[in-house]
Amino acid sequence: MEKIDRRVLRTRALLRDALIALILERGYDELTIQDITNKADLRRATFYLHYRDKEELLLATLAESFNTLVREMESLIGSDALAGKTQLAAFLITFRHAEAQHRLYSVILNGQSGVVVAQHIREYLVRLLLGALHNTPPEQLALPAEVLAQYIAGAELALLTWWLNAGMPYSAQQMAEMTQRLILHGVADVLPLPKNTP
Amino acid sequence: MEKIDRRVLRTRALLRDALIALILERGYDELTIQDITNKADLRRATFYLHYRDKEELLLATLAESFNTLVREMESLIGSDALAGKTQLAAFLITFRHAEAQHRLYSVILNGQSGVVVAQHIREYLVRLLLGALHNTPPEQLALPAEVLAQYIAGAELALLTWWLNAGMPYSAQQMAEMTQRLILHGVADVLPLPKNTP
DNA sequence: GCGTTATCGTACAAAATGTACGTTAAAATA
DNA sequence: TATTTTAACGTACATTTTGTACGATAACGC
Repeated sequence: MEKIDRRVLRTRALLRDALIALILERGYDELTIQDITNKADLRRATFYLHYRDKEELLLATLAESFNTLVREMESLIGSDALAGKTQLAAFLITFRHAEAQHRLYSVILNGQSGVVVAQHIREYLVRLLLGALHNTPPEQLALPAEVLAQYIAGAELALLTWWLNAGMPYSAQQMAEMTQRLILHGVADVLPLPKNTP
Repeated sequence: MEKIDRRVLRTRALLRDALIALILERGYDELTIQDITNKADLRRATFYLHYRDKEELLLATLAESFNTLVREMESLIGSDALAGKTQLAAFLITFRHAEAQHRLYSVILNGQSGVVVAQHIREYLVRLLLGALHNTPPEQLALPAEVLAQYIAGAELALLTWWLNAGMPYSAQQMAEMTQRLILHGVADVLPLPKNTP
């Protein structure tokens, strides 16, 4: 653990806070580096001592917020990876996390941001899922692990994104339950479908 | 049907082709309007006679390519919306369509593009699905139609995006089948799971 | 053929970017 | 506390891209 100059930490925190405040005010795309450093009360040149561009700052900011979720998730998975209760808990953690920072995340996931943060989040989820799937031998899987991971991550993120954009019309608990139900059993027992499935 | 000056059609086609060629060469983000008009052998000022910015051109270009898919899909749905065979065909159409233009789509969906085209595509899919679901009375649905549509669209797009980025390691047919299976029945019968589902 | 108008050719102002460098002041260290 | 280190300031400058303007030219529709 290297020691970092307090001034550096302070500057980065100011930039992070300014970015979040401005994203909520005007959306990510509109912002210039000048805007951000103005809000943070720093010189524009100072920005370049820390980040190459707007995107790098955004990703660093997101990574910070995301680390909380990662830690919770990993301590949870430590117990027993694929049990039904654990799954529900994992979904619930995710929805609660997004709820707590919904103003930021709804802008980000929305794709208002030029940067595709959702992609990064999806990649993290996929890695997490592949790790969990790695414990079970591949011959027990009827489909490739990669496909399963992409499916689960994609479905969850789609529901999460919609939920935020729609103004969170259901509770995090309800969303977690619906998400688990759909990912586990699909739409077959939810829709009145003809039963000619291959 | 208004008649459009042939010069206008020609110019827009040139811009569209230049955009696609340059995206494949260097990625969307790198491009300036000057680059595009250079490639198209047009004046930069001419660009602004047709589109407000890069994004508007991209969306128009995508819409064009997308219309093919839309027409196929709508004629398919005309028959009987939710039958198993129809579902599989719908997935297959989508994967084949993406396959035919995979170089463009893999760049676009990847999120290399600053614009979140995936969002637009998802929105279209959701609208299509909501239309299909509208025929069935809501009290027969165990979950809100909106949630179901978001789930299906999200899962399909996730698998499609992954497939393209991974270099299409399976056939479109295989992908359509896996997608249908997962969306219909989830992961429960694919994973060796404990059976304590709520 | 004749009126219409899309595109050309060129120009200009404004905004944002990326970098440079001496100065100031806060932090780390001894 | 004294000294060294260095982050941030303050300012400047070249470059790139953008958006718009406008008369001239040539292709188009009728």
